[in-house]
Amino acid sequence: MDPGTTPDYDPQAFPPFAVTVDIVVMTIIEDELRVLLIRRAVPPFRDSWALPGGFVRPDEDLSTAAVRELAEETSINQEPDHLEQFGTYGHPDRDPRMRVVSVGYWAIIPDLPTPKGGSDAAYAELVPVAELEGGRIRLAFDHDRIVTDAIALARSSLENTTIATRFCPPEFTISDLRRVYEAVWDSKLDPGNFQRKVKQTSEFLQPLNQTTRSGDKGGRPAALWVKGPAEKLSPPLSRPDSN
Amino acid sequence: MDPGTTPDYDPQAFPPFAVTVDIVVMTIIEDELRVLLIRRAVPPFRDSWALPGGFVRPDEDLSTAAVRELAEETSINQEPDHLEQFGTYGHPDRDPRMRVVSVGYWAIIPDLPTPKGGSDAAYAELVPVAELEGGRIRLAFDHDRIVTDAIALARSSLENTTIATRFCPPEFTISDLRRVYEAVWDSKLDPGNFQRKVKQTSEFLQPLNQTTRSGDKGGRPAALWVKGPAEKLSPPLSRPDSN
DNA sequence: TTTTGTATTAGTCATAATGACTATATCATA
DNA sequence: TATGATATAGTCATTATGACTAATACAAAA
Repeated sequence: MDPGTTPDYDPQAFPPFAVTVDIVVMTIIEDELRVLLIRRAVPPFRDSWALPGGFVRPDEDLSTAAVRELAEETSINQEPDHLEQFGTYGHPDRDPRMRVVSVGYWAIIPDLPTPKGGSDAAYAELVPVAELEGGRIRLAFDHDRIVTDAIALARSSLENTTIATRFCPPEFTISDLRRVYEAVWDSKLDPGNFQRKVKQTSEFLQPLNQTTRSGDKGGRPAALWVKGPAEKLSPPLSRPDSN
Repeated sequence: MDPGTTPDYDPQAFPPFAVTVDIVVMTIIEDELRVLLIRRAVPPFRDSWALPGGFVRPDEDLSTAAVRELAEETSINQEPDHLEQFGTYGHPDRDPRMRVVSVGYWAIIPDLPTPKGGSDAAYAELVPVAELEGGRIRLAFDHDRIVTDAIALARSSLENTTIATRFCPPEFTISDLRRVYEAVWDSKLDPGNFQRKVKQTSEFLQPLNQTTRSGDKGGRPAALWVKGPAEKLSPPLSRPDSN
């Protein structure tokens, strides 16, 4: 930004923009990666699905606006475990009413309370990303593009960071973590190799010295772990096919 | 973005923001990574160094504004080889005069013509990033933070993508490419291992079947290469120490 | 109680990639 | 012709990986 570089420019005469935030909230339900969408109540794109979001207030930081809008529009009272800015969208025609620049945030919520739509939103729902990627659900404005970018970031982040733990509750098994990878990447991973990899990456996981009871279908009880301090994975946990 | 979700909201009554772009232009001169800065001619931060940038026009896309401002403020007539959005900065106090949201772009220029400052800018100069990281040069507004983020992105991108070729002229040697890595990462790389790595990554480089003459200090002539179609490096070219 | 099924966890093995290092090739220049 | 410099090829031990087998520990069925 650099208003004021030109000496004879009136700093008050800037072209006014609306600035908004849009939040792509991801969670995993039934081993499926899902995104939180709301049903629009007013034109344009009335009755279409759209991302939760809204205007940034005059004295509010961008990330603060994202947290606030999330709470207002979706009755999510818990703070997201992860909130990361990933892109800004400002094409002149992206909103038919006026010039709007929107900042996209990626949020992860480990175990989402049943969303019902807050005061602002008519209706909120967790939609499987497969519905969006298959083209069976189309979103308002340029939100398809925004979600596509967020999904790409999520898939890439799982390769290079330990962010996958944010999808899990505080205590989890290595198989829980593997199912996060499988849901986000939409591919199966070898359980043994996955276990070896996350264990040899120091600080990724910390042992709890407890085990779960067996699951519904039996099986050996699994050890419980908590997230470790490591943020980066190097070498990365490479995604099948993606080479 | 979602103005209009709330039924009784007046879509014209949005809080007005100024939207700007700031461009972090990187190039390598004398085996040093450098960033293009301009000297501010007016308050606030008069005579301080700042990033080139300016207001987005009412009917202009964000990336278009970045290219335009770059040309206007720095007399760079060539299009940058790479222009990538990397972050948006919107803290309420980041500009003392008004509420400004700025979108940061990372640009790479392989061989920069001598910058002199265009009509808008008093003075433009290519400053070594070591001067900024050492704290010997401080920038106006929150531009230190913006440059720091851009440098982090550049260092990370060299690990995982083939973007380093954008710092090179169309035809280059593997040692030229290695010196790009050494300049951006500020660390020495083994010439033999580097050569093996970039050669075995298919599509990274394409051979030209020509050689250069020896350099100033003699040495065996090097083969010439051009950038290949590959964009991603997997496995990555891992950075020393950074583990 | 024994068997079966299932998931977790450990281990094997061939292959690939890496870091550190040595050797050779090919030029300019002393 | 010798020397210095750089590019390029090759060696070798170590580590990481993918594919696979085996052992472990539970629930539930027989």
